Amino acid sequence: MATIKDVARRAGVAPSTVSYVLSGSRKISEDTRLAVRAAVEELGYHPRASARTLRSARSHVLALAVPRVPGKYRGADGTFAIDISDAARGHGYDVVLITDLAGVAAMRRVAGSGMADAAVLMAVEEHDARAAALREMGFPAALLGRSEDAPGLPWVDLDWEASVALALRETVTAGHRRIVFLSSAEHEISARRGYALHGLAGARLVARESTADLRIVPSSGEPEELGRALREALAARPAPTALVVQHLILLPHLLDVITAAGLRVPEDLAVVLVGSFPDDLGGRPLPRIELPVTEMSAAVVRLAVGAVGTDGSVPSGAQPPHRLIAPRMATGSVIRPPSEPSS
Amino acid sequence: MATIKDVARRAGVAPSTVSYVLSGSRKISEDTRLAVRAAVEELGYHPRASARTLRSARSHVLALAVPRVPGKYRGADGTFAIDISDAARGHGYDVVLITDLAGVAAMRRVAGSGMADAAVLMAVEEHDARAAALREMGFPAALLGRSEDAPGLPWVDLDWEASVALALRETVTAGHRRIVFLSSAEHEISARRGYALHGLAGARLVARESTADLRIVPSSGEPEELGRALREALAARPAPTALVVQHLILLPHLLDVITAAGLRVPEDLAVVLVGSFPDDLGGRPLPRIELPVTEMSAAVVRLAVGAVGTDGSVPSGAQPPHRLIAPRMATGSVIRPPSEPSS
DNA sequence: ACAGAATGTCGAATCGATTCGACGAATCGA
DNA sequence: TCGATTCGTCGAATCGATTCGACATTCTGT
Repeated sequence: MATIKDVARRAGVAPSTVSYVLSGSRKISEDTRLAVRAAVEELGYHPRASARTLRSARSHVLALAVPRVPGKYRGADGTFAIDISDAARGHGYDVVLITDLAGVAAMRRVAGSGMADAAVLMAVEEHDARAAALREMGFPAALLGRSEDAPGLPWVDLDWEASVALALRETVTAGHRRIVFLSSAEHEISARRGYALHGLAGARLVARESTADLRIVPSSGEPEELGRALREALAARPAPTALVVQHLILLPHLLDVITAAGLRVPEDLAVVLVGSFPDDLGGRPLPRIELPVTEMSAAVVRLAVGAVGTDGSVPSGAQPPHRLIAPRMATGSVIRPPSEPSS
Repeated sequence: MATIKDVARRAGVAPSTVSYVLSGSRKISEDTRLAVRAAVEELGYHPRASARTLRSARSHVLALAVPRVPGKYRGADGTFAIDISDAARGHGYDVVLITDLAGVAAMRRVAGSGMADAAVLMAVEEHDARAAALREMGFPAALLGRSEDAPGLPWVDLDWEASVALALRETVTAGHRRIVFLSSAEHEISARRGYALHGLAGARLVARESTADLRIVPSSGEPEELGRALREALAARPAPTALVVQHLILLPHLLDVITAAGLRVPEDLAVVLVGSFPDDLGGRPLPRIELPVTEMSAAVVRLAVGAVGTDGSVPSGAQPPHRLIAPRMATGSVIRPPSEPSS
């Protein structure tokens, strides 16, 4: 494996000169530059990451803390991980996965060992011990999702309140008058997950401002329980004509229940998804508010990279940098009006 | 940030002694050991990963090359990534994500920079340029999936031939006489993806040995095309009573087509999945051959870690270490017999 | 009591790249 | 032509942990 010394010897210059050619941080004559570049090429030289990191105190690595609900796995998480890695590469960073169930200990290890320059936390909860630990250690971090418990840390989030509100308003605009909103799972609400709370707030907002009959159903994480709740909501008379869903984990099961109830989608019941992404249903074209994974990933990486070299905090009282992303209906989303006039 | 010198000073010993206490590679007296441990504790000392790596030429990092079919994303991939990371931590390794679309260049970067000790390649294809490049560079690697193109590299794979054969045999045993097998997508077969080819071989095997009427339908990657093929297969008379599916990406769409054809699952049509995992359908209990993600991840990590420090190859002619995992039906899988006697 | 072995700790070299101050040569103005 | 710049390159220190050989001590057996 070639080192900078080998390159220097081959090019007939000092190692420091090679370094300057590669970093461009000092003026080097054209001749020397070419000789060095040729030597680099011939030897297939790559700087050793560890030596570079040791000297410069920059690893050019981001630690990505992946959410771990034991036994559960959200399909979107993998997509986020990939998009975050892509975005990081665009800034010259690599991404190391942190999957330890003991989140705080893992954060300490990351910060202490200097294996990463900053952390990105996915699926942040309200009382997020990891975020708190990072803050306390002064380690740079950016959050995917808001944490009211870690003020001072930069964050990115979809505007879930606006998302649910938009989905409901569009549904009303399409002519629906009796609408069921299936919120996030109850345990997510009681855990005070940001997306669950803000989504609920959006639904309440529309319930107040609109004349349509909007029923909010908190959904369970259990398939049977969810089915029961949905059956009950659909059995109301006059029957609801539209269903807006923020709870996506059990979506296939949900559609089964609808089918079993003898309803066709979208002829008998319009279904609108909030925070979905294209592959969720094998390409089945349901109208939806997209989860802008790529945009969120790019934003959170930008914040994390921007925090590198700082102590990760912000003058108390000041707002940390953040990005609240406005919702958009996915292209091609059309909400079918109710079959029979509903008034 | 505390260094080994700070610890040494605080404990009143030399830095080397601290190192020996931490690594346990030399005998140290009880008194000294305790003093050092106390100093480590008080200072919250963590060894700097870069310094350790520079000196020892071991990064304790595995590079995980994630499959990138532009625009597509398989839900299982994220689960693999997490399980691989967990398994790696069990061996004292971290995992860095390599998501670059230009796979070979990324492998060169990984090998050249010494940022990882070994690579794990997911979704290996027959002519896998990444695997070939790693072999050529003598960089240790392990493959998830077989590559006939990279002999000498250790690999792990589910025995897809046995998996499909098992699913079909169980279906026959349950009493079905007219069975449709939906293979992997045609483009996967023509790309000579291992799982596609081996699955097909398993189907052909059962077709030869069994008296049941088995129809093999190569499935498209396009929802419409897939729907057409399935509709046609189901329209055969006498009608098939069971469907065995290896192609899982468009599964929800598939079930839609079945429902649209007026068939109920499993009353009218038994559906058996091959290479699925529990969350694929939001908990809908279909009989299936599980994709043993955790087992495969543990195995591939073991192989990768075992290859660290070697030149990644094997005496030519000799078999590289590998693991072909036998299929199992998921617990609770029951294949419903056909409603009307089929003979 | 003393040679020799065993035990525990230390000092120094090393891994490979970065970066600062210094130094020789070329260039400039008067 | 000479002193002052400017330009390009070099040498050496440095980042922090590991590890080898050496050096005191203490222990063992006679």
